[in-house]
Amino acid sequence: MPRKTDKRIRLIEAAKVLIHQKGFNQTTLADIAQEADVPLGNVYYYFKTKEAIGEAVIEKRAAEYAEFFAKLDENSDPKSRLLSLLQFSVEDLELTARYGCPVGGLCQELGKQGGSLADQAAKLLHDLLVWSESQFRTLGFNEKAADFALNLVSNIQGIYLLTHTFKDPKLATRQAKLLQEWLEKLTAGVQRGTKQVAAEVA
Amino acid sequence: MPRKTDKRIRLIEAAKVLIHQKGFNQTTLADIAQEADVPLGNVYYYFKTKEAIGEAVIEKRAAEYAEFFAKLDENSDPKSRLLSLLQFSVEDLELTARYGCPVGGLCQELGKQGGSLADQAAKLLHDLLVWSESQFRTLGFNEKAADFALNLVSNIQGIYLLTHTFKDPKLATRQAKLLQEWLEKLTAGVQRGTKQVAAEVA
DNA sequence: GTCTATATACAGATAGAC
DNA sequence: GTCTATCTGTATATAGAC
Repeated sequence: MPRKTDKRIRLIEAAKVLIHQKGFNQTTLADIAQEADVPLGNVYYYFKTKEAIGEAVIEKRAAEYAEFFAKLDENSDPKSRLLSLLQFSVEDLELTARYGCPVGGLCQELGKQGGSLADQAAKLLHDLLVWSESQFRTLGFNEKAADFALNLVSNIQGIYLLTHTFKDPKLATRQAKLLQEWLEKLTAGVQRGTKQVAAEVA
Repeated sequence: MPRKTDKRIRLIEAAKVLIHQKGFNQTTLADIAQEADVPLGNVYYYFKTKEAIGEAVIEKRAAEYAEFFAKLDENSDPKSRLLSLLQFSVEDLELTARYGCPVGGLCQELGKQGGSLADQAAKLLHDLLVWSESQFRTLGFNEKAADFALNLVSNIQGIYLLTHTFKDPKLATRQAKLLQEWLEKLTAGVQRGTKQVAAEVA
């Protein structure tokens, strides 16, 4: 195993954390180099530009998302998968209160500047939308599945923003309760599995 | 009327627009000076630091919010006030799709850096929360008013973020429809005005 | 009050020794 | 492959003429 990947990985991990904490534009290559314990000039051996580091970080986030979805998919039914999505861990909420959602923050910041980095960040949220919609479809919702997914993801991103703005993790837990109730009501009649029931409830 | 305030006002307006478009950190004093048609060096006669400009911009946003609330308050009942809040104009949605929510963007960006600017930006969202909660209270909801307000504001901020991320104003109109239905259901029994009914529905 | 010129700091990026 | 020294651009902020 060459050392090459070792430093590269350290740089990506350092960049991932720092970009979450300070934002992409406010994170300097010097910051990243220091955090990764790599000399500044050496960074350019692994990444041609700062944007290339951003790209690698987003790819890392995408991989982590995929892993996360895989874990959610271990739940036997779509309803418990969606409910698991809403089970925010305490550590995550602490991080969110301090620095906001890593993905939402990127989309917000990079969306203003355009370019391919913005598109790659948007893809992360898109994946979450697609995953959610797929759950609602499996539950039997057809036309409404996309709207429900939009509602869910929008809600999660919104509450992350408020949690960050007011530095209060409890806001997220409060709102998660409302969302859980919403899911319960939606799926109340669906448990028995017929698509007809789902269509009725919707 | 002294010219003094004239240039000052132009600088604030230019900064307000540019900060919305590019974010606070990515907006340079040179940008602002050019947009306001004021020589760079002259900016410092009106504002001691860049942060001072940010402060003035947030104050301007606060004033506009207050004006907006006043307009919403012209509606005779809280339900139509809340529904009016959800009537996004086409121009606003175009702007949101391009640059995101001006207030949410500031909270996201400045929240990471801390300091008094972040607090002042957070105050804007706080005002919206307070106004919304007051509407729900007037509708007769007591314990639930804060949760409903949180849900509403969180939803709006979330859908703004997605609208921006995917550059699609229709996402906001779609989600607004869901929110309208939610409000309709909540207030369905309240029209006749008794607080008892509201408590029941909740 | 107004504006030009500039100080100062630091960012991203490169050259080239080792 | 690795690291030091540095180039170049540009940001905030200031000095000082007018």
